[in-house]
Amino acid sequence: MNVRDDRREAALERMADHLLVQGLAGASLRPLAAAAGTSDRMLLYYFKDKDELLTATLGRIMERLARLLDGVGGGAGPMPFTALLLEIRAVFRSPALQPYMRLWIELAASAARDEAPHRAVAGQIADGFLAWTASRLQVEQEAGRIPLAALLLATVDGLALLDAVGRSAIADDAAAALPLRPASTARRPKRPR
Amino acid sequence: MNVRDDRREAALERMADHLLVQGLAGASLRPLAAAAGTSDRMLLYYFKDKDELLTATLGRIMERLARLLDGVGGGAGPMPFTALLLEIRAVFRSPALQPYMRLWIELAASAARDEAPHRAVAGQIADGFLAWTASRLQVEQEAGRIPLAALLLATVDGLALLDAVGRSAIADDAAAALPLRPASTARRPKRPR
DNA sequence: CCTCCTGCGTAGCACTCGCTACATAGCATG
DNA sequence: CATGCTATGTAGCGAGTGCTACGCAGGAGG
Repeated sequence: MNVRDDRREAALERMADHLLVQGLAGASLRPLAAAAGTSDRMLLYYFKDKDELLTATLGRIMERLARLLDGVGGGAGPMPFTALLLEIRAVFRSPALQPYMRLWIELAASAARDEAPHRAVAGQIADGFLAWTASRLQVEQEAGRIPLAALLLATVDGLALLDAVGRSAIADDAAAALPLRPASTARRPKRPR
Repeated sequence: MNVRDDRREAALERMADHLLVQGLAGASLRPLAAAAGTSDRMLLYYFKDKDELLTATLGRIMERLARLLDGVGGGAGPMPFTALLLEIRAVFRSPALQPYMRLWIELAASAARDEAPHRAVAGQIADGFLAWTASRLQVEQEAGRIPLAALLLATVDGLALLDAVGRSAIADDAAAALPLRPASTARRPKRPR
């Protein structure tokens, strides 16, 4: 009965592996089918569309990432801004998590242009990251938690982007300039123009 | 004699326009040729390769960006970290400069995977950004100029990435959390201040 | 006048893309 | 046994990809 669902499930796992290694460039039907040990014909039998297929596969990857992140800084409890940031950066530079970061950047680039499904998925990922970051962050006033987590997220992403273009040296410099603790946010100055 | 070079030059300009609008996805020969008012055949006559063509076009785009940035914060002299960051972010969100940011992210994503020519070009762009940022930054100790500029660059990129995935709200939150002035960098062991 | 190089158009190759039409083998149910 | 559904293979379409082969016009040099 669920012969079909079982096979679909198996294909999903293998395709997630494949996407993580090959990136969105390897996301055409025939290579994906080869990686899943089936044919493009069958993929479109399991999924109605390439879009549906891709969304499902990216969703699977998100689940994996969430599970992996659960193990990070788990015992340590909440950490202050800079310490948490450096830890996250270190984690995402490890071979196990690097593919996720690369895929995330690819997804962001593609989200900046087309509409579905990348934009939606990418947005969800950002939200997930933010929530996860906020939950690990040690903060003085609770009101500043989300903004501070957002800043942390942005900074991590920026560092990853510099890594991606082969300028880890710049990223390291940037990490060295991190404030030991982020000034309390208060209100922001108006910009000149 | 320069008939060829003139035409090549003209094609370069038109292709730069095209790339900025369409992104790397529009970077195949026939669309580029159409944008340049010629044929793919001719593009490969002007340039030996698609790689050479792309590198040249991206180079042209970099020159344009550099010229555009010269006009930014020109009269204002050096600015402190947060003010400069907010100004740069505002500038890159303007319609005129947004395409550059999007292309930059696309370039970074592609650089994270393939080798030439994107990786090389993307690296140069990062270096250029860093130098430009450093030149506008007002710092307390000269030694901290490069690291602080690097941090600013990373943060701007991170904010842009969040914008790209349609999470400008998160980016705005992050901007609100920026320290009014960045703690002096020093070394990182204990907590000063 | 004849030849040769420059500039360029036409056609095409061999490939990949997402997707579909068609056929079929096996099994379940009437 | 007949019917019909499930699962899957084969083949192909129409569009796009980078790139090349070939040939033709026209002007420059002999």
